[in-house]
Amino acid sequence: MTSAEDTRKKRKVDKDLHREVLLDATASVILRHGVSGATISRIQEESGLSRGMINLHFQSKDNLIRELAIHMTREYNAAWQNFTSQAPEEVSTPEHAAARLQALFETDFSEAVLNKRSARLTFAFRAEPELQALGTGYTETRGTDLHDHVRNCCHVLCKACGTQGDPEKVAMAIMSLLEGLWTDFHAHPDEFSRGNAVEICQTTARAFFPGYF
Amino acid sequence: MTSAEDTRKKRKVDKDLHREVLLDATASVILRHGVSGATISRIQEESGLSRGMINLHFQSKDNLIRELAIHMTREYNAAWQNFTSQAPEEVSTPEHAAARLQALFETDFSEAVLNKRSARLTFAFRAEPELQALGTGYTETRGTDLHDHVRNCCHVLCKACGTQGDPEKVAMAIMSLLEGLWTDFHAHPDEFSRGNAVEICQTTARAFFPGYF
DNA sequence: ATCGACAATGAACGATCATTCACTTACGTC
DNA sequence: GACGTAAGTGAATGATCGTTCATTGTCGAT
Repeated sequence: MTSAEDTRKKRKVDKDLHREVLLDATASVILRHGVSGATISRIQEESGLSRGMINLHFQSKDNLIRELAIHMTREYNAAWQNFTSQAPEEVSTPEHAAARLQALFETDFSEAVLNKRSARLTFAFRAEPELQALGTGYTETRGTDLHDHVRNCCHVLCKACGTQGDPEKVAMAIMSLLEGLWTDFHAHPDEFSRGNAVEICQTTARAFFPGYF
Repeated sequence: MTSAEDTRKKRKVDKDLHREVLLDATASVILRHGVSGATISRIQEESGLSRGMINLHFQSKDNLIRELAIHMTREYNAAWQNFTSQAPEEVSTPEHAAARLQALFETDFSEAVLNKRSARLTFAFRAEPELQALGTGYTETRGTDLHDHVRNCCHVLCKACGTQGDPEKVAMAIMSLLEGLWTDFHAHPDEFSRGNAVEICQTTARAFFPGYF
């Protein structure tokens, strides 16, 4: 082990630390002032780092914001993976599918996944045409693993319950329901009840799949 | 009739015309560049009017954007009133309640109410902390006439169907479903199917209220 | 024809923006 | 301890921001 590599490693850690500090500061600034109010001066003040740091690590301010969007995508995916590790892997039986959906409901409204910061930033990024065109997936509903998973569960449960409706439409309804409740949280974070949100999802699932919720 | 008053009236019309042109131009600019990219220069270019016009009619750029938010609230309310005039007034019978909900579904996804412009602007305004604090109602879901109306319909239909779930939660589910489908439109306006969206709502309503959808 | 009233104009202004880059600091290597 | 390398710094820069205001244009009243 050459100490040259150690140095490079330590330096790497320092760089990444500053990167993270900048990303965190940017998130805080957007939280308070929106994307339009996220200026270098404010990010500098919030982070306590020097002015030139932003361009040093992120080339440009726009790139910093774009990387923040990507960073949050990773965080969401991590939360999602955490969820998948807790619930049963397979959805072949309706009981398992129901348990997976139930776990999804609870995860999607947990403090770790849905909070003022994540909601504000999600909606802030969605509103920016450039970031939307980027398609980081963070703001996506369709075409995600999450969507595929819900679809699988709905197919299994519809078959088991003899539900007459199109499973695809049922899945889309559940996905949209989650989206809509997120929107409600974003609009009224202090009045929002996580427990009530989960119960609303359960009530809906019970209507679609009697006997499993 | 004094011609002095006529003049004042004609001038008034010209003023309002310019106001409207500016509001429309601002909407177009936000559509393309977001709120953060809505600059006086761009609005001037889009409108074809002179630079000083904005401050003349709206005092400040921020005020122009705020008035645009209010303007769009009025437009949404107009569409909503149009909807109420078509469906039966009363919701005392489950059939009427079902018809009202059905009319709501179709209205909420009609071109007049939901289009690229309205969706983009809604999400743009929702993302701005200042405009959100303003509470124009345009971006609101809770505490609106719309919400109250859906709640009434759900209470009537739940009672008629003997639905076991809490009517309040059912109402919230339907409101959130609409919100979530709007979000889907916003994310994928070109892939979105209005007919499919209505059917998803119907599928959900059928699950909650068997026999009425 | 002249005037008053008000809308409209756009050059000019100071503030603030993102970005640059010459310079300093930190640290392992030799 | 001198050197090389890379990170960190912040004053300076030019571009662009929103706003102002002296000036011009318009039109009915007199």
